[in-house]
Amino acid sequence: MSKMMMLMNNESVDERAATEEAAEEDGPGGSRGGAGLKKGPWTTSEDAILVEYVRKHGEGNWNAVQKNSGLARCGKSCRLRWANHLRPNLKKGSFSPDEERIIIELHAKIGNKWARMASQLPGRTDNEIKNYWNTRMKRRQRAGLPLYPHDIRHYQNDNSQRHSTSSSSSFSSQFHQPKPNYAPFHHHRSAFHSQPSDSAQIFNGNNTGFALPINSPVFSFGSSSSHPPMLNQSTTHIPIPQTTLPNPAFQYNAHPGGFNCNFSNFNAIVTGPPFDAAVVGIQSPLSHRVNMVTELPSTQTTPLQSTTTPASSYTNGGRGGGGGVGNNAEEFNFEEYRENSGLLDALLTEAQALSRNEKSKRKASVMPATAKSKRASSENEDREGHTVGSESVLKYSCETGSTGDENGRTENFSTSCHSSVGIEQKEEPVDVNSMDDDLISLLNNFPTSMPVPDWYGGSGDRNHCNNKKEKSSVTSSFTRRVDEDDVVLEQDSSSVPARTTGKRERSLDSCYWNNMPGIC
DNA sequence: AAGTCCTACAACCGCAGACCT
DNA sequence: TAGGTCTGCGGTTGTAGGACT
Repeated sequence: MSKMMMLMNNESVDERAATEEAAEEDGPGGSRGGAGLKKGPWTTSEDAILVEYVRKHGEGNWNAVQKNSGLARCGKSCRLRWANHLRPNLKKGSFSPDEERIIIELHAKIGNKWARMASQLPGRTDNEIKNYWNTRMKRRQRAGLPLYPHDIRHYQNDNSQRHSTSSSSSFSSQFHQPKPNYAPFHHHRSAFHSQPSDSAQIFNGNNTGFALPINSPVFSFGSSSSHPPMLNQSTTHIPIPQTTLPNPAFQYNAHPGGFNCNFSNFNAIVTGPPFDAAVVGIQSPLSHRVNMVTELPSTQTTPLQSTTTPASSYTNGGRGGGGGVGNNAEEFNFEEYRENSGLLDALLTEAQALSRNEKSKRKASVMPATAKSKRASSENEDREGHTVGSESVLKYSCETGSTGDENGRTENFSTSCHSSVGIEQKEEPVDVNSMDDDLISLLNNFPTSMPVPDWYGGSGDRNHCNNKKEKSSVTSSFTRRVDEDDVVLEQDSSSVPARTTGKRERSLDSCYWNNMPGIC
């Protein structure tokens, strides 16, 4: 509690609010909703009320806060305030380079899934990450830089297609919707823990160390610097049902380029019907890319869109047709796209139009010589700079085994492949089949639900919150099981207190006061 | 010094899924 | 099974403060 109050007192918003408190409390300054609910910045007293309420009653049932505590805030507001500001273990301050790297790479993989990203960044909130990303995106757009460092842009492209703007659930639904025999799509409930093994690196950083034991889905974020170890607190033995594909191993070693994915020892067991790539939004690599361009979320722009530099910089060649990204690691090889589909011409036109519009909007003053160019140049060596020029190559290998009858689809799966996706890939003709497999393998096995921060869940007294179902993959220990068509994790009963019944169980917001790590 | 622009942050809103009755 | 409620998520907006012109 004292920590909490200290945290609160350190928040600028509360400082600001405190000054307004007297005047605002129920006064004209505090806007109130139609139901007499207050809106706007929270005051310290409101925070205190909320903190006290949560301390007593736990998280969840946010709508009851208003009723029971007299707080004139709607449940959503309370939840938001708690999650983003009041809950323990929140990390304040700017993102570390490692965190930034994680965000970039996660975004490249899962798109605007801020909550999932947040689950990978202890102490960070989805809102924080979202704000960071949006700011970064604008900055890079302004600087004419692609959103992603070259070493991760490929999967960004491929995945971003599935990130819909209009529907927040479209992406996840593709992965979450029950698909009998497509258990790989539900690996988000896998357990994550580190486990050394031989591994191929998907993001070829300077470090690895993360591992995917055969048939053991592993998602582990190791920490080498500022990050507290994540998700390593549980060691889980996970028997993999034969109806599932194993997850790849992911481990983030908090170094630039340290996001590694182990696809080696990848023994896929496919017993289901022929894999339908469309299920996960996979199409041929070419069409996939095209779709990516056209279906990007509003806030997630492609390199084409993300640059306000002349589109021609992508089209005319600076880098000579298909010769790879060349020396400028941030450059985008449009020729590669252009060659792949006639639709790309249209995209080019669109991109150019966008570029022109953007330019006209900003007129000539967009990049005035001095300050802006200074800013722009700093962009080029901004915080992602450490990734530029690295040897990072999206690379993985997979060897899939198969059982059961497999037709064409499985044939691909059973093909041992070693792919290199990234800069180096451009130096070779793209093997469409291989790429398809690679993509499918990656996409199939990328955990679609990240584990939640370690302070969620866990053991402890049960006075607190309504725990949710196992959205969380953290906590003591789990036993993997197949629940119908989904893979879920069950906490060992020995380590988990009985749950309250009759109440919806929650996880992400669940916490134990007795089990909360210290505030950073 | 004043005005403008940009960034970071906080909060709200709408939608969708899960759960309850 | 349908409707209602609760919650989480992602998009968007508002604003304070700093940087820059």
